[in-house]
Amino acid sequence: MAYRKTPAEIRRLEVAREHLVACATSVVAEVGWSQASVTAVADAAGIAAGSVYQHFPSKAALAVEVFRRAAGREVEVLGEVLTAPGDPVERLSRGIHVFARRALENRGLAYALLAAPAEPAVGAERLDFRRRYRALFAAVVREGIADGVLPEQNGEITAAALTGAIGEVLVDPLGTPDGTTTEALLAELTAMALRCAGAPAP
Amino acid sequence: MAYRKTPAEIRRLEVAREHLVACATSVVAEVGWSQASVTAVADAAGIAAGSVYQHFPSKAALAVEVFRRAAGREVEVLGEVLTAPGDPVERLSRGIHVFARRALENRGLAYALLAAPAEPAVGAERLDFRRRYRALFAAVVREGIADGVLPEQNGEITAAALTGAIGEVLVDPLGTPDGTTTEALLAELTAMALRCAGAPAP
DNA sequence: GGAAGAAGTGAACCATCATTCAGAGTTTCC
DNA sequence: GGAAACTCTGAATGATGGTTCACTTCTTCC
Repeated sequence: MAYRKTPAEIRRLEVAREHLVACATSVVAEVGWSQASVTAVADAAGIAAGSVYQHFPSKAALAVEVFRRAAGREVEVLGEVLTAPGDPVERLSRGIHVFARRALENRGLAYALLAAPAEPAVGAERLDFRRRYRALFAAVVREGIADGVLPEQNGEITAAALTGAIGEVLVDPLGTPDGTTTEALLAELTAMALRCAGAPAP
Repeated sequence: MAYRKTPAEIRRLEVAREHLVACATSVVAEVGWSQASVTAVADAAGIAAGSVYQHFPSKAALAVEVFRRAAGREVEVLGEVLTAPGDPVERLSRGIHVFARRALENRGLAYALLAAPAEPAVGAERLDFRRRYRALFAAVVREGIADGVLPEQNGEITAAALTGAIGEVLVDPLGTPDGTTTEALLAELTAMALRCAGAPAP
């Protein structure tokens, strides 16, 4: 027994790993998955390319971790808003607002999570992510139907439409063009979402 | 002057090129852009890899051609339906139906056009393609507003939502799950689209 | 028939990265 | 201090896949 990791050393490694994940996330948000080479990520984190493999068995594993962290945060935030107590329509409205606002505030990341070209492993995660998003929206829509404040409909389809719609609006240069402010865009998006779910006009 | 392409020879080359584009389209629809290597495409067309370069200067150029052809057909068909004479709401309904039905009938191709990971050159084409789709839907929505059959709204956002929604529904295994038939799915999609645009319930 | 020129072939070439590894530098503990 | 065990480095390795090119095969036209 001549060497055993001391708690401080374990901590140092954990911190290094966190730092790597954080830097990788930034790189992905900035240049997308396809441009985020191991070298680029390692450079951003200030370590050698080879050192990445001390923390992750492969580039794909790192990419999946980056995706899961970021996507997990988003799902969590949206989940809290959508499952809060209160009127389903009101919650839906807030949920769209939060979803879209967060995406607009970190567009690069939103694009990476929702649509950017990525390796298959990330693509699989993305399907799961979208499914979770959909499930959250669908649950609220179904509640609205049960409460009689939304018309009869297939909640899954409406939910898919909502995620698709927001994604589409964010993906290409439509977000903040000529005159439209972020607030106006958010208001329009929310209005569209409520119509889409069949909520009566205010 | 010892050699000059005879009309028949020119025709033969054109046919070969068409055949190559057609085969490439099939390969892309089946396995996606990322798996459609030059070799795979050449094999499908029954020619050698090197021969591809007699018709296109690069793989990217061939990919762009494949995309443009397929996307162009879709835009054309949708355009015809949406700009036909008649009630805007009715046209919108038909447009969604046609868009979605065609996508469902050739899901691989729809996925390739709308969402599948692809090289940057194709990505740029895709943005353009989506923009054209949006413009078509947006025009009808604006007409509906002008006619007083749709409520005031940002037509671009509604249009983006419609394309995003259909894309989302098609992309992952939600299209034809357990019990849902294609017809039921189309009906639900259309209903959702009309609600989204704010058309009064039938 | 045969010379000139084009199309077609497919193995070799080359660029790009992810991944590995031998060696240098650190940390632990006697 | 020093041996053992670990982390870190970055150049070498290897795989993938687009592109090239010397060569063969086919067309044209005298």
